[in-house]
Amino acid sequence: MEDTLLSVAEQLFLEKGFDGASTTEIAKRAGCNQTLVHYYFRTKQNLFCTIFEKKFLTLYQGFMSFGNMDNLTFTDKLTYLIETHYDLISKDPRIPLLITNEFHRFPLLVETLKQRLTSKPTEMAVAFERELQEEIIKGTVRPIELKDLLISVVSLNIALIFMMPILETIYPMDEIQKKAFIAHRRSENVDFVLKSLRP
Amino acid sequence: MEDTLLSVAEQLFLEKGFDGASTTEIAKRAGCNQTLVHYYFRTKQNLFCTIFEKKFLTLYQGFMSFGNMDNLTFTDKLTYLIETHYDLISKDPRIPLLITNEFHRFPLLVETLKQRLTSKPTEMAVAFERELQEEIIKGTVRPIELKDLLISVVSLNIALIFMMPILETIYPMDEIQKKAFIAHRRSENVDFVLKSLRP
Amino acid sequence: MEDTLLSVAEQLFLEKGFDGASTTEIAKRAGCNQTLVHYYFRTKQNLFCTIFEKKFLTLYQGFMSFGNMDNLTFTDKLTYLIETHYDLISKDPRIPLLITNEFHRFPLLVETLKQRLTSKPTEMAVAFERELQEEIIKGTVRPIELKDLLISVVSLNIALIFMMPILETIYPMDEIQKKAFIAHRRSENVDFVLKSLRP
Amino acid sequence: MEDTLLSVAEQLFLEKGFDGASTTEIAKRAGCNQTLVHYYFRTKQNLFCTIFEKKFLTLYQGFMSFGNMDNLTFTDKLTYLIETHYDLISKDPRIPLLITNEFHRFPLLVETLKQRLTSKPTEMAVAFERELQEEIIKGTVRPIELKDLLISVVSLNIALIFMMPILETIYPMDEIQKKAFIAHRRSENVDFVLKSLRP
DNA sequence: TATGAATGAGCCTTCATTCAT
DNA sequence: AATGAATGAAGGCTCATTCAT
Repeated sequence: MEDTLLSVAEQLFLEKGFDGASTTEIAKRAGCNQTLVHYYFRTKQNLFCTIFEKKFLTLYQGFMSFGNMDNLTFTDKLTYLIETHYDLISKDPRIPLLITNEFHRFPLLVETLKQRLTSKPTEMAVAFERELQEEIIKGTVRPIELKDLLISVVSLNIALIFMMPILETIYPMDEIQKKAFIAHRRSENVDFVLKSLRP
Repeated sequence: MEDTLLSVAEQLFLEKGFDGASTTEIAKRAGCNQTLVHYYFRTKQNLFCTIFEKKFLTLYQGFMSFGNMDNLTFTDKLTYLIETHYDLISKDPRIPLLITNEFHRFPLLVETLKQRLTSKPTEMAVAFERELQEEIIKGTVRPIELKDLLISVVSLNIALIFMMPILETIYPMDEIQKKAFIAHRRSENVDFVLKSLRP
Repeated sequence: MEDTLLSVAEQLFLEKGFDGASTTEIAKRAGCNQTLVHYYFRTKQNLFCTIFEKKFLTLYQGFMSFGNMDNLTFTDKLTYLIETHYDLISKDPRIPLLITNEFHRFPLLVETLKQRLTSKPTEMAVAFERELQEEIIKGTVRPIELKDLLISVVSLNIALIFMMPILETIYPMDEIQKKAFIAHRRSENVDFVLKSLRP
Repeated sequence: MEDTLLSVAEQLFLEKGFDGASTTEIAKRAGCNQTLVHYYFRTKQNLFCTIFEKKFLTLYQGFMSFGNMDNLTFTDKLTYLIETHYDLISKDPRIPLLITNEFHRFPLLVETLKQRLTSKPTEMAVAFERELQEEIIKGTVRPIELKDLLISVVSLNIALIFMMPILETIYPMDEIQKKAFIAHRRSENVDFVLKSLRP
């Protein structure tokens, strides 16, 4: 039942955010007594943080796991990285949306996450950075900071899900068109980045 | 007092969103009786929509007002456009955040906005599109759809404000560093786009 | 405008009763500022009492105006009386309904009405009473108190409008059937009373 | 406490109707927190309907349970029926008043009741109808439709409670006089009906 | 582990009313 | 005669939370 509650709560928080979701509805959807939510998680905030932390770390690790296929060219690696990020976000856009919206809410949670994050520059990131420098030195890639590159990549990928509802209003699309558009932007982003990195 | 309420409500909605802001607090901050909120705006939703619509249109028009300085080169025009957008967003990042989060909430409002939007491809957009095509034909810019270009520009600009709280957690910054970082990303985005458009 | 308010208020009170009607809606329907209601009538209760008193007295006088056609037989007079009462009630059943429901509400109003009522046994009532006694003595009508006769008559007539909504639920009727039913009950009541008065 | 609330609510609804009764006052009288009312019944309307339905059906069944004493004459049966109805109404006149006033309010409730009602012409009603026909054929009762007879009976009985407050204003009575009057009208109604049914 | 009872705080909203203009 | 501004009271309802069982 604890797991049922967790997954039900996750869905509800993704649907309606922290304010919009109520323990009452969580319990109703889980088919149990309302107080059980508090029995397991003590407070709504607690329940939320549990879920938020999990989701955040999953996403963050997904972002930080740079393709480890060693026999690829740098270009292919970068392509793979962009596409992986894009797919990660597209899979359930509500997750990055929730993170973005509620991140600031519980300073304590932020503190907790901070410690988990800063301690992990990760081996792969270091490797990727080194490769980037090599390419720059070789002259196959224009000079650019890894950090800036990553921010640009993530920006291009993630911004779409924020703008999607508005884009749909301006350019109404049916489901098929929407899927096509999302696929198009995926390759467009790859292209845009690669073109920008030309020396 | 109606104006006071409007501006107080605007601030509160920006701070806490629709759910988080209460008419009670709006009234308290405006220093008046709570019912006055309803006297002027009848419902919270009404008040919200009024504010939202104004903010949305201001931002949208800001986005759509492509620099009209005719004697600039295309590159300068694009630069100016990117920087203008960036500044527009940075001025109060909570506005695009609010729009993104609450856009879906009131279908009626969306409908209203839809009609205002679709009717406005605007002269300047057309002019800009034409210039882009000319540059492509001249060979000074690689082939790209205007729509894709704009989405990429907006993505690069807007994503930063969504990611900022998280970035600040990963790389703690004081106010000065933050300002510097924001300024840096401004020029970085311009650079990133211009580099990508090279033929 | 005062008259407009009065008639609008009358309709609304008839529709929704004292509690259900609001000065706000009265003003809205009358197309004027809400405070005007209070400007003219000071309080909602005041407005209500004004209307109630008028309606009550009109109805009461309608009930008390026994047919004055002198050249009719007693039977015809009674028939005419019953039918007149029935029509009076049927014309706008909401009036007796309102009176019944709200009569107890404002003791002061009751007091006022009391004084107006008790002072009016009325000439015609006396005449009718005398005629009844004559008929009883003649042996053409069975012995009965006038008061009881009147209560029975009024009961038969008035109860229908109270029961109508429930009857319509038990025996669904369209508009035509309803009218026919009401007409049928009219003659049925006359018949029922006359039959009961046989010596 | 749920039962306490139910009975307190019942009293309050009878006293003040749906609009006039507030959950706050119900709770206060029951000596509990106001939210408890909503905890048990979710909405005021819900609570009201629960009570209304019960009261309505009790009354309706009371009305429909025609005396089943087989060894009585038709006259005695009818007398018994009239007196039973009269007593049923007099016991708590506020019940039929409430039903009359609020019956129309909640269409859903009406629908529910409808289904319960129409399916119940009831054995006894059929038996009574048959007996009436037999009496008519025998010539001991004048021709009359059962439906009309019943409506007249109910009218005579029920109208009194609607008119009582007004009658009391016209003819002030103390408690004893009032009781006497009510008893008098009971036998008067029996008499009035029986006299009317003479062949 | 699970539940029913109960509560205080708060929310949005409507209402009748008053006051100054 | 008429209006806009403002208010206190109250209403129905939801919520997160606690407690006893």
